Amino acid sequence: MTVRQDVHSAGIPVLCQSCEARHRGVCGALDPEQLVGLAKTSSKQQVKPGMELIGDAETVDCYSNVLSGVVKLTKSLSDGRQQIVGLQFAPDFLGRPFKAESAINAEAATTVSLCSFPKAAIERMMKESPELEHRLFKQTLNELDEARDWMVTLGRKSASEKVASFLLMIAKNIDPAVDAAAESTSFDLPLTRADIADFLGLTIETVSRQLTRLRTDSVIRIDNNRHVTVENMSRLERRSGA
Amino acid sequence: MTVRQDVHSAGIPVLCQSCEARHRGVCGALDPEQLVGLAKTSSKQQVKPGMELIGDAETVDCYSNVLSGVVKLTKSLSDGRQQIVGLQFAPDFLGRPFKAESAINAEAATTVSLCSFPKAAIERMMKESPELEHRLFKQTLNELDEARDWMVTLGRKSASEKVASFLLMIAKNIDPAVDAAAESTSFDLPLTRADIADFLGLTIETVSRQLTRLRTDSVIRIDNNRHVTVENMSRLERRSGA
DNA sequence: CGGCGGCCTTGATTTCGGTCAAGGCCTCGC
DNA sequence: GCGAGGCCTTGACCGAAATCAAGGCCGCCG
Repeated sequence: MTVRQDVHSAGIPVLCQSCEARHRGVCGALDPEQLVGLAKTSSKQQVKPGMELIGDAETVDCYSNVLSGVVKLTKSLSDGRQQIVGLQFAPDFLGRPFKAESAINAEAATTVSLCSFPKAAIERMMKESPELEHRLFKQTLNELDEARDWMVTLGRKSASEKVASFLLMIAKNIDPAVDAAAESTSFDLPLTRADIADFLGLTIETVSRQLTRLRTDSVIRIDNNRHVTVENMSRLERRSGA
Repeated sequence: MTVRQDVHSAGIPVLCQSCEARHRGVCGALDPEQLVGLAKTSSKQQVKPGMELIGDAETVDCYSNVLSGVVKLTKSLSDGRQQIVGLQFAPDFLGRPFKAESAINAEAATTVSLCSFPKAAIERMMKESPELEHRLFKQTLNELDEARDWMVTLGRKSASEKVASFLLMIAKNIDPAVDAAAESTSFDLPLTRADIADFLGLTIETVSRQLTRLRTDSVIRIDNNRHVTVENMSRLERRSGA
């Protein structure tokens, strides 16, 4: 991964605090000795929205842990049509093991802080510690499940179901405690309307219209174009098409 | 995985010949001793089109290797809308490690022959042999790449691009030697029109119309509704939307 | 302040693909 | 052979979402 922004701080790497939070980070799998080794080569970075983290077909030379913020994974057709194929929240792991080139782009959707490691270090440790590979395997299986869920949304849901599903997905990722029982939640959208459209396979206008409809139907409120309050969680769920 | 058809033969398991063919099978990762252990508990089976191999939310108690034929992985919404989220060709591995329940359905699209193992046996071996886990990890990464490629098709391509992409994908999987250079290929469609529609997020009628268009434009020929001959590979590729 | 550029919303119109409906073609079993 | 059922094709029509176009809101910078 080539981080195109200057490294913000290469001081004491933060590594694992936030990783532990949701038990999906890399670091918990390592013994203290390995951690120290990794710490030496890792660096914490802060990246502004819109910065490209991994370019398509570009040689990837490091892996990262997302510490905060949201990273969007995109693919494009040659004529410019774009599709977001995944979102990574903290503490997801960023990078494609066992391949020199990435087939996708990764871009900061919000301000993102990252902890990155040289590819070689991670791969060496993966050989030594099956537990690390096991963790990454599990994350990959989760991503596969998520991708397949999303394929159903892309292929079979209407525009309004797509938008409702998107809001639910974001709510659940930002506030993991939210579930059907919750009456309401609120959160900041990590994506612009254009991003949401690219995620849902829609146009900006359609996304906007559907959000307006949810607003006029009192299912959600939106302040500042970014801050969403779900007024009626179960109504939103009903509109997401199961 | 519950195979709902009677086991065809529990004699000498075939295990690995066809797995080796494309280097994605489970078995190559095992040492001879492990292979013998696995052979004792495995069984080869033949499954007819339409048979369900893994039911949604059903307890999965075995894994399988696909030896021949095509398995479709599907997900459904509560109202019956369905989406195919993946196709497995020989020698893919079938089953979701580390989860008791499957979130998807698996169904034989063609006649399928399988070699299945008790879940417990595979998981024990995975612990003993990191090389096995490594293989499964790699297949999972491939499936993730494929799922993401397909998300672009679902979200951003037109109906005619979808159908062209589908034909190319099938051609490449059935005859791995096919590439851009090839002028033409021919193969049997492993899916019905209804399946293709569920795979592409379209209706049967739209799939049929697009196939007709490809036929009248002399890009393909179709015999018996199943046997497809691509007359002009590069023309098909151009229609697939890159 | 005022103008510019991003981002979002809204309306009018078009179009692609879905829906509804009819009919053709095979295969299989009688 | 003949009829039934499954699968596929074709046509007419309709509607959801795309496209085209205009304008609003807001933050930023001169």
